[in-house]
Amino acid sequence: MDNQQPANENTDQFESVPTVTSGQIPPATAHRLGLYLRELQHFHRAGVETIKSNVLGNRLGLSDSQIRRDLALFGEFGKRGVGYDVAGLVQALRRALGTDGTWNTILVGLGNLGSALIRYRGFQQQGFVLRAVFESDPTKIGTLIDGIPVFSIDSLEEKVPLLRARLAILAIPAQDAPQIARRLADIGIAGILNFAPVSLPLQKELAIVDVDLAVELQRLAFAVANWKESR
Amino acid sequence: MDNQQPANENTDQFESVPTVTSGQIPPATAHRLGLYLRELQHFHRAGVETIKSNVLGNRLGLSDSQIRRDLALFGEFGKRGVGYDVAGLVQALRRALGTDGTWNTILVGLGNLGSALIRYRGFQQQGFVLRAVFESDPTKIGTLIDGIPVFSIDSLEEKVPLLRARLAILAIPAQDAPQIARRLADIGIAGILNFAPVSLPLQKELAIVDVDLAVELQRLAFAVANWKESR
DNA sequence: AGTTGTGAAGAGATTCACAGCA
DNA sequence: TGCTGTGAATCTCTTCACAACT
Repeated sequence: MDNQQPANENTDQFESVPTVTSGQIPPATAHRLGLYLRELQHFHRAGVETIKSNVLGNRLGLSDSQIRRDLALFGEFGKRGVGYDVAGLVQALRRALGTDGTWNTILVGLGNLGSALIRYRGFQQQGFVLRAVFESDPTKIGTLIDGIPVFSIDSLEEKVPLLRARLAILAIPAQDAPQIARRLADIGIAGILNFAPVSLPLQKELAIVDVDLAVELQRLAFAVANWKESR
Repeated sequence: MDNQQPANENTDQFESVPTVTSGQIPPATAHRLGLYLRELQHFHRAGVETIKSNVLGNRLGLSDSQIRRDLALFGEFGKRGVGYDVAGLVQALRRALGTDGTWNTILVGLGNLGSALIRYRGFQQQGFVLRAVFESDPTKIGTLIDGIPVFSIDSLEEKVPLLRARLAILAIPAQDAPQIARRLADIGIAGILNFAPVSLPLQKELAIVDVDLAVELQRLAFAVANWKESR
């Protein structure tokens, strides 16, 4: 592809950032943030107050130096000779991820996967509030599922602005996905979690995270076949 | 972590590899293989015989040079001035992924997510054969769901060898996952697709691919909050 | 004319190794 | 003593740019 971004010019001429959570988090680190948060929350719930880089690293299959590099970005939660403050890190990571507040989210598609997702409580806990489901099957429209209203897919344009939803979870067949994604982009959805097994060529308009179960299984098969390492 | 691998010693003293699908595929490329295969299969089904690196790149949000670098690993499917042979690449990718044959797979957990997965036909098409489900709820044990037998979780050790299953899909609560994963490792499962929101510290014993829906949503939120790029 | 394949350059990520601090 | 924080080295990945080929 022909590149679009003009520059990488490290513009830290004056790093005016006030306190913590400094300038920029490198993509590779960003990718791991959610995992760190998850494991730290486990430790936090278990009453652990302090954690060492090599313990967290073992848990996640990462090197201790990598953990230190990453966590050093968040300021001063580490104490030499002791470890990192779990509670402080949990808070800092949520802030860095942008999940210290809440995100209004919609689900599109109420098939097998959509139905499972609507009942999954894992995200509510992390600040994602499922506001509505959109579906084309008329027998489901107008009902409430687990307290979440099911609207017609035709009412996307009407309802989404009212719900102030910024994220959408797409759990529909591949053939319908590009068209629906297009509509979501047009009404101001800022990010799509895409379960449809097709690539949505909208990377320039909004954020997309793809989760394709078949692709994940293929990655697993490859890792097994080339037994060496996985991640 | 203290490193385990002794070396990277490029041992290509004599690269005895016979024909195509040469020595080693770099991890970053390996990660993309499933996506390439998926998109190429779409094109293949649509009757497209030849595809150019920039078309595939646009579709996937990758640069044309990256596509070329990656595909060049698989031999001579590209023709200058023309593009790549879709059918040939599909075959080569399936072979490289190790999904040109079939993989016997089991599902552990028949909650919301497990129930959705059992009905998902996406993997069967890619060579993953779901042989059985294991579950602890006695009201479900002994039934058939979508033609797949549901066994007691207690019979894992007995049944898995008979089924010759090498892959397991883990869709159970976080609290149970480490213990079940341990048992799967002990009975020779070679890879786990882990949906439980917890890290399984077995990276050294088998291949693990984690899919944590909350973590994926967090990645999405981060990408939106730091609007720049996603992957 | 048009697109691949690939050296070389550039950017980014990880690990090493140890100084610095509690 | 023990662990973090971090320069420097290393390794890996991506992009550039153009020769090679159809």
